[in-house]
Parts: sequence; C-alpha cells; structure tokens
Amino acid sequence: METITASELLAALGHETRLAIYRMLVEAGEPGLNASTIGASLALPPATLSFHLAHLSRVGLIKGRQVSRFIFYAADYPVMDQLIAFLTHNCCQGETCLPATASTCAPAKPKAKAKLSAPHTTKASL
Amino acid sequence: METITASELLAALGHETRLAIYRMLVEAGEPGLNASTIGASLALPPATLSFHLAHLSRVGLIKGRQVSRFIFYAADYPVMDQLIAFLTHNCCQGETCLPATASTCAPAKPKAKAKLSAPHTTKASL
DNA sequence: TCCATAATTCGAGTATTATCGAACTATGGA
DNA sequence: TCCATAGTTCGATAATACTCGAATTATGGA
Repeated sequence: METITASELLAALGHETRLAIYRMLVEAGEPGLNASTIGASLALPPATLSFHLAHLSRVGLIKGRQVSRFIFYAADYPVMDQLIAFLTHNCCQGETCLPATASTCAPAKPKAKAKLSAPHTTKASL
Repeated sequence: METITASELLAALGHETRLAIYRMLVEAGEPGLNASTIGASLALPPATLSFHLAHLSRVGLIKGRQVSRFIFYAADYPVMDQLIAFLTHNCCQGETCLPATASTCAPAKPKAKAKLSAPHTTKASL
C-alpha cells in the first residue's frame, strides 16, 4: 500500500533535476508534457530522465498517462497541497498559518499564451 | 556568499531525522532547544545529531546561539516562508496561490502549556 | 512486414550521504 | 586546579543515490 512520508516527498524534490522537472510540469498544467519534451528541454539523456520521472511518480508527485506512443506526465497538485499543509502545520502551536488551497487553483488552463514567466530556475538564491 | 538553492533546502528537509529535528524546533519557537535535549528526545548519538544540525544550519533553516555551555537551536522561519513561496509560485500561471505569511505568525510564544499537539510524525501517510 | 520513434529497464561505475565511536575543545562549578 | 558536561570534529565504514550507454519493449506509420 506504500505509505509515502513527508520526508520522501521533500527528498524527491530535493534534487536539482527533479525539481526542475516538477516545476515544468506544474507550469504545464493538466495536459502535462511527454517525456522527451522534458528531456529535450532540460538536456537529459533518456535513461537519466526516466530515472527521475520514476522517482517522482513513485512518491506520487506526478502521474503519467499513455497516449499512443507518448507518456504525458502531469503534476498531481493535491499531493503538493498536502505537503505544504504539512510544512505549515505546527508552526503556530498547532494552528495552520495558511489555507491549504493550492489544488483549487492549480490546474489553471493556459488561457492565452501567458508570458512564459520565469525560467525553471531552481537555483534562485532565495 | 553561499547562495542556497531551493533544492538544497528541500534536500535538507528530505531526511527523516532532519525533518524531525526541524519540526521539533518549529514547535519550540523562538527560544529553541539545546542540542542534547533534541538528541535525547530523538535518541540520536551526539555525532549524528551534530552532523544533521550542521546540515540544517548550513542551508539556513535553523540558527544556533550559544548560551554558556549550551547551544540553543531555533528555526529560522523566514527561510521556510520563502521556500513555501517558491513552491506555491508558478502553479497558477505565475500568480501565487497562497499569501506567504508563515513568518508573521511563526515565532508564536507558547502562551500557556498548549496541549502538546501531534507528535513529530514525519511518517504521516499524507 | 519493417523501420523509426518513445520510453523504460538493465547494469556497471561513480559520487555523495549517513552513521557513529573516539578524540578533542570549550565552559562552568566544586 | 580538576572534573563533569555540552558539543563538535575526525575518520573509517556502510549504504544510497545518480548517471548514462546499451539493450529492450511498445506503438504507429510506410
């Protein structure tokens, strides 16, 4: 039944490449992106890409669906939602600081072209 | 100058033990806890504890201050705040879903005894 | 049927992390 | 001064994780 722990989710995102993949998928929204599109965009060898996609899938952060020869991966927003809820929990003596609502607005269908926002910098100096 | 990346923060929390330490400190609030209190609570050998505390410190998630013989570690809330802002960013075509306000309520001085809320389960099945 | 493409799996090599006993460095009290 | 305590650092070992070429498994089009 594979219960996933918070630290497993964090560890999955705690890798430059996987975080970049995840963020691409979050931006891509519901339709997602197929593997080689991601691979081309991040310049990853297929085997390496597959390894990371499998990791993200295993912990449930992304889901893949096959469409003919392609596999489209998309972020599973509620999982991130729960993770954020977990992180914000207990910081105020057990009361949640932030409403956990990421999933309600997440799939956000790309209405227009939408200026392609910030690049996938996972290196932002924060 | 050491710029810390989001994936480094996530990786730091992506370890069962470090996440448990961090959550203890988040709950402990501003005064923090000294090393051996944490070590006793999590049954960690001193060397192992030091290793993880150093890791969390290096990425800025916690800060230590020496008080006589003791070193009190405390969570640095704004860093988590920024991390959460980063995670919630871009999920709605560049607009932030959640207000990044964790730090405003974070240090939350333990008013009364406060029922000691949930244990440090980082294994919550999410 | 045959070939090209999409993607995964295998396997081997490399690199990074984690663990923890033992030695070491303060600091404070007797 | 001497000892106990709080913590860190060192160093060696063990365990995981990452990378990626090559082989493998679909799938669809010619």
